[in-house]
Amino acid sequence: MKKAYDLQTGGVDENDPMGRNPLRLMLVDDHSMVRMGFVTLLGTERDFEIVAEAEDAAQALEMYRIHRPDVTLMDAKMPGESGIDALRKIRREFPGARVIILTTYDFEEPVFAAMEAGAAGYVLKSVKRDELVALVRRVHSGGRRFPAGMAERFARRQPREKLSPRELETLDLVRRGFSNKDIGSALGVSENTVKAHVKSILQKLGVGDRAEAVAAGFERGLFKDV
Amino acid sequence: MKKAYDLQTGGVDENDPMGRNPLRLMLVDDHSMVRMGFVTLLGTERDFEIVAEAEDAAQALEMYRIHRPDVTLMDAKMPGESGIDALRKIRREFPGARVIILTTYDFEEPVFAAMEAGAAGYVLKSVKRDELVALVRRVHSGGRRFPAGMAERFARRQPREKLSPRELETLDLVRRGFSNKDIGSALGVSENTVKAHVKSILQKLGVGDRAEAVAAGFERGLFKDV
DNA sequence: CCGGCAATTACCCATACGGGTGAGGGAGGA
DNA sequence: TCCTCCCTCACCCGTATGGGTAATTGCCGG
Repeated sequence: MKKAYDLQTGGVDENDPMGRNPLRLMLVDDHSMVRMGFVTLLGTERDFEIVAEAEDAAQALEMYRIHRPDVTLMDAKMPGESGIDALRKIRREFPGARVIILTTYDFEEPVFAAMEAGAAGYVLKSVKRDELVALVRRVHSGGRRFPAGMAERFARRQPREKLSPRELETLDLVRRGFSNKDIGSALGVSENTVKAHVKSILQKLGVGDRAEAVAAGFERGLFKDV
Repeated sequence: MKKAYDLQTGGVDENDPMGRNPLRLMLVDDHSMVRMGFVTLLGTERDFEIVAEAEDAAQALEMYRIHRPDVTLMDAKMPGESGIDALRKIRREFPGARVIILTTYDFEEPVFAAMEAGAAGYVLKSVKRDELVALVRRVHSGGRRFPAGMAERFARRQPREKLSPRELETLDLVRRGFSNKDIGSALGVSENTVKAHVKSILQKLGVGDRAEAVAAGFERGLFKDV
């Protein structure tokens, strides 16, 4: 049942009477509803052609390999690997890939992550049709676009320190109400080690205690679920 | 620019050759993309008619008053008031309103909130077309549907204690990294009072420390923003 | 009118927490 | 190869935290 479906790639020339190449799109979103919205939204553009759809990160990479779309519209939040993860993988294989990340809310962290991962754009799903169409064209011709002010904030941000894998694990247990000692038991290390990790977490996140760290974790999307 | 648009309500009979009444639908979602997906998805059903759309809670109520749809599809998460809030308001005015809540993730709390608010159904946006159509019909004919097991869990749950306004205020400061003393200063009460509130919060949320309380707050949507 | 709950405050106490400091081993990039 | 970062661990210390218990005031609803 879980199968990305390919759309016909024939009949291109009918949509391209002036001899220009069609703009080949791929959609990645776990909600068929949203994909359908995009198809309806973008299908009206004569020179747009949706050549592939995918509903998770793995499919996205697979489909990208097969179809090599000009522009990819990728949902940021998907079950399992995120859209950003998929973006990274795609661009590792295809450094020229042009991917627009779509999201529901514009928290700062995911925008930065998308920028770092090489996204060509980042827009809210509430974007209006015309704006989206314009963005797709802009991206196709090599442009980039991110929420207002983000580029500047990205430039002059203090290199937001990333939590190490171990720290993320620790933070995940912190939000579950584990004490340092219990985290130590869970991870098989000493309480002192955990305290060191927690201290590092607080410092890196720029927060004062574990409660605020948990809030920061939620706000920055540091937890796998949620 | 921010305007819900009405669709024509004329021509009903053409869609209703057997003399049955059409099933009149309203869509509420802040993403035009998603609404468009629904239109495409549901538009194929001969006897479905989308009579109104809204992109936030206020519009939803307004549109409901005007169009009185048979079934409403409502996004749970919208900027400002949530879909659950809108649902409550609609059902306060129209106790017979049949509303299906749509959401991205199925945390327990919002499902319960939807049930309590009188939703007729609760489904993930990843729902397949046929299933959604079936659900709409089912709801129209008086049925209800919630995620598997939720009804039972709802029944046998210990009446999840609600946080008092003061406790919510306190929790909000806790997640900002305030100490009990600082919260006291901020709220103009003694540290002892804050400690009493925090104790009550921990008890009501069933958590062990303030970090977990913050996590619970995020998961249950207790914070205004986010 | 009375019971219940929210809000307030107080006190004791054991412990968890966070800051400061230092240090060793191992992996990986310059 | 050297340097850096991650992971590990340790000790000290002052304070914040959370559990227990109890009391007062004020409002709302039965």
